[in-house]
Amino acid sequence: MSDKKENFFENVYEVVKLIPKGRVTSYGAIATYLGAKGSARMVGWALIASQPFTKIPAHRVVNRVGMLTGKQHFEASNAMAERLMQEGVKVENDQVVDFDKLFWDPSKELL
DNA sequence: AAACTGACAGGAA
DNA sequence: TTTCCTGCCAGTT
Repeated sequence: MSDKKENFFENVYEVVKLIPKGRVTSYGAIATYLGAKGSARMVGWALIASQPFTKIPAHRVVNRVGMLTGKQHFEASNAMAERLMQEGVKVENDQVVDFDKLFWDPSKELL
């Protein structure tokens, strides 16, 4: 990370921070929104770096299937699911229920 | 400096 | 329809 090029990361943080409570989104959606379609992995990487920055609700970001794949990188493995449930998002077996219903597309919702 | 890995996603078999 | 394989970009070893 260092400096420069953080632009992409900052963009990710900004979008993630804009995610409405009780709502979730996918890495690809953010990546695409940032114009980095296909680089969903980078979004995940950015979120890891966002861990220290608790200001970012990374728990609202899951993969395409709505699975909490990154819970392992959280403070606690269950912190992610716990927070989501706390916000009203039903999570079962590390998987978001009604993901398509809670899905928040920045390209459409945010616009 | 090169190669592998990684919180994913999408196309091909 | 399900499963496998490749692609993206950066960081780590």
